[in-house]
Amino acid sequence: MNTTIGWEFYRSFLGVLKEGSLSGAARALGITQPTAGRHIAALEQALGVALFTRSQVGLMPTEIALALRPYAEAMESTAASLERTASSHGEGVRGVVRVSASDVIGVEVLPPVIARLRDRHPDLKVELVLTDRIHDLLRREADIAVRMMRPDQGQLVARRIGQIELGLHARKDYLARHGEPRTVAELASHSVIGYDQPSAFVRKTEKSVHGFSRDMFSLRTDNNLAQLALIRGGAGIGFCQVPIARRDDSLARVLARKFSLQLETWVTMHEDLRNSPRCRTTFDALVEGLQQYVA
Amino acid sequence: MNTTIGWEFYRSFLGVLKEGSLSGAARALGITQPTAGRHIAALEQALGVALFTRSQVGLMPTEIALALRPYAEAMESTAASLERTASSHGEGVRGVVRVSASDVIGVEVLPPVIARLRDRHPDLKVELVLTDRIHDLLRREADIAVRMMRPDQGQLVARRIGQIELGLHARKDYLARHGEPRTVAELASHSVIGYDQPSAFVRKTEKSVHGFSRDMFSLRTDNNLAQLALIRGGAGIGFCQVPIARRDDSLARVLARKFSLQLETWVTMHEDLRNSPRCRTTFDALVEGLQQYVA
DNA sequence: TACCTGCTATACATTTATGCATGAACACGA
DNA sequence: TCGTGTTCATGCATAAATGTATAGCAGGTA
Repeated sequence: MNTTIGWEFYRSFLGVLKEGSLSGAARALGITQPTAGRHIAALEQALGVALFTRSQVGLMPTEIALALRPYAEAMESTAASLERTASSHGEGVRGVVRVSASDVIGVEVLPPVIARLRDRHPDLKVELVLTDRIHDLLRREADIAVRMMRPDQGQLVARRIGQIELGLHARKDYLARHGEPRTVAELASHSVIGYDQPSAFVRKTEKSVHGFSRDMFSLRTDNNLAQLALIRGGAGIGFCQVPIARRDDSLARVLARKFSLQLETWVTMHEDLRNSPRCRTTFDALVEGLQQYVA
Repeated sequence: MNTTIGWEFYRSFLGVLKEGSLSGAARALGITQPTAGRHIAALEQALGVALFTRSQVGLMPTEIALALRPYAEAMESTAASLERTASSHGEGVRGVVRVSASDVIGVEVLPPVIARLRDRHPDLKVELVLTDRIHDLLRREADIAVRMMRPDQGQLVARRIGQIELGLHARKDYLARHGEPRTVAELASHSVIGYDQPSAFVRKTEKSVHGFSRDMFSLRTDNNLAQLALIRGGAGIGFCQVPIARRDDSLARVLARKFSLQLETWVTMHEDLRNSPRCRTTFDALVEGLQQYVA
């Protein structure tokens, strides 16, 4: 049961998976290429499986290596999480807290919230992970997450913020030049900014708004920040969060009655962290800041 | 962000926490005491916190060390889980699968199920973890768990087996000697086998059965197997699973109408393991075996 | 073709970590 | 009170892991 495989090997293994080569992993991990190679060789022997097929251009992971990757990643996030916990030792709110949020929230909403938080607690360091992927709190990839859906898992402390409304917007001068669409059908003659890959969002909208389809998008990107920037740049009509648009006088809402989607917003945290001052304080600050944003 | 703390140190750290001393950890890990000491010293310096207070009788963990322990344990179970996954590589059902269950189920019900499973798949090794503690599948402490409650967490493959009935039983010769109780009140003059620490089970029973209280227990143990053994040994009247008692002609049920508790039984597995032959096969075998047991 | 840049693999020197032996401090029991 | 069995800490020799340097191969580019 108590095997003797060094945990260091798993680090190198993960490094090679991430970088695609022994040399790259060595650079990333601060070791040398022969050492990385030896680690992989030792791990392969210990596990009794071939993890990579070697070539002169790098190392190709085998099927097994890909299957093992999530475990190595879990170990990595756990180690990082351990270090964050250790960093918070001492009086008051201090250490490193890791917050996950969508890119739009992270760029448009959180900065002042975090600034105020850091103002009050200078010893607190904040790591911001901006991704739409549901960062699994249970796997310790982040301490706190701002999510656009109700958390379905137990073991989480969750606070509902409310609903953020999503609507179609455009620059006023764009509308002045191209006219303002009064019906869904009229959208077809406009530059509509939307998603590239068909997403859950698109499917939901297609169901709720009659006459709407993905084909209407003439400017397509999956990057929400780029969509927002395109709207602000006057490139066309696109979706953005209503509270964000309201802050900008040059933006106007379009077809408000037809297009209105509500995003359930939650702040979540692993319940183990409830008694950690750094996480508790950050959690409360995020809840407060987001509530103000929604209101 | 990419820190440079060696993962090996966390192993030694966990070893010292488990064993309570450098020497003990060294023995357990197959290293020497000076090495273990150096690992702890290096880790303390790297984290910048004191993990243990040294003494000649061993090392006392500090508060921080205790807070960090769950993380180290998570890394350990993840590493073990990785090795199990690697062990299953190859054709057919092979490798190591780790099953968690309560001690009673593990001792009374699973052996023939596992025997049949291993008969069909000789390359499959089975680790049986018998504990009442909810082994967290999400933390990879086991691959598959037999639980007596509905799983509340997502990300799990769960199959409901049905309800296992729990009732009062005693040996027939005990009842012949002491008489069979006809009412709850009459139990007071009997040797009732029950729990030492007040458990959720007791509270539930006290609510559902009028006149019942923990004070009635004159033989107390928290070990379910010991309770079962006491019943079989004719020491008194106690709770056990009805299907188990039915297999034994010398046992009789007591106050069947008054005392009947249903245990929701589920077999659960992490959804990532659904496509792993060793886990899938074991899961199916457990479901089948338990369904037969319940029926 | 020749050259550059990336990669892996190997041979050898060196640093690093480990093990061994020992000493000192404490707890427990005769 | 004195031995016995723990423990942790330290100095030193050794083994083990690492780094350095180099060779060899593949792919792209002038």
